Amino acid sequence: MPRSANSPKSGPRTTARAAAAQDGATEPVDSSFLRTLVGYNARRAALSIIEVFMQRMSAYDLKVVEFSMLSLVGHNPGITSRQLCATLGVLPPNLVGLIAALERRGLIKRLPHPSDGRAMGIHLTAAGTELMQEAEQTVAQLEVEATSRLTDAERKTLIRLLQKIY
Amino acid sequence: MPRSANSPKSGPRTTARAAAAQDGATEPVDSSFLRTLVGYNARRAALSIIEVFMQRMSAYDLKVVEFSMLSLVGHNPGITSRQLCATLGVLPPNLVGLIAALERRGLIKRLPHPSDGRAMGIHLTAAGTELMQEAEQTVAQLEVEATSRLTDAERKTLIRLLQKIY
DNA sequence: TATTGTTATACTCTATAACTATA
DNA sequence: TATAGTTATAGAGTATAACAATA
Repeated sequence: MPRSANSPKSGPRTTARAAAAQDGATEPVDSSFLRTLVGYNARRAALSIIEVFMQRMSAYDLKVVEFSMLSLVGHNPGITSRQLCATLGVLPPNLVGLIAALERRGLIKRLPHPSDGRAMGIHLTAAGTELMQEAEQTVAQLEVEATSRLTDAERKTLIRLLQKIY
Repeated sequence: MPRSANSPKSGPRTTARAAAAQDGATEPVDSSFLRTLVGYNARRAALSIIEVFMQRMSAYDLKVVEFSMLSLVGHNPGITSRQLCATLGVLPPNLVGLIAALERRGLIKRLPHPSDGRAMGIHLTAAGTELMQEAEQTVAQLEVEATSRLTDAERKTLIRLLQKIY
């Protein structure tokens, strides 16, 4: 049975992908060309951080995209599915199940949209608010650890340069 | 029928993911918390560049991972599957089909490993070498365009900081 | 006519178990 | 016993078409 990123309270554990990348105590490989590419380095760095992210969020039984959804709902009460899709780059049919799961868990609730009868406004429940207060603190702490080899100034510079790209 | 990332000569076209992220000419969304996270920004930047990457590589009928494989084989003649897996973070069972496809297209060939009877050394064919000379030039050009809002110094700094993370 | 949210569905990517041949 | 490569397969992620309700 494959490891579920959602299994609650499963302690820190490396992903199979990371394992595949680490076993290689074999011959060194020249990846100098790939390392000259911003895209390659950005992807490697993102995967490295997201791996830790998944480990820590498993304590809350949250996938990365679920954390992002809850964070956006928390900071944008009444946000619609359509806006979540646009912000997260998720297609509408694929968001349906994610929203349903969070609603079943009692973390979000959907209310009729005040001005658009087609849409539903999404809000955090009290339980969702409580969960996210802890989860966002955990994530902020995780960020510090994941970028511990950077100074504060470097970290700010890095974020500024990344945002200039997208 | 879904769009194949491999359909040759398909011209530049936006991905559905990017489309989902752009339609939103609607209400602005506050994503200030997510934007403080290195992981979030690195993922967004990587996706932004990889989208252009996919468009350009479709001219060579190459997926991102296939380009990476060919580049590594080109710079490491005789590299084994195991080494490719470790360097790219791909699990062995998932590499089998990728190697078979590139071999069928006559871009790589596999020769018995000189010192390990279990392994096969992977090499570029003449056709593979020719293709990669063009493809790597295209990628280098693409990188310049994708990071056109960065100065040369910023680009170097960005790569250095990203590599400090992973 | 266009948009929100939805169902159904298909393709791709990623992961695990288990096998073989060789070390 | 361990490792390289492979097969089969399951699960997660991502994509398109088409529909009902509302704008």
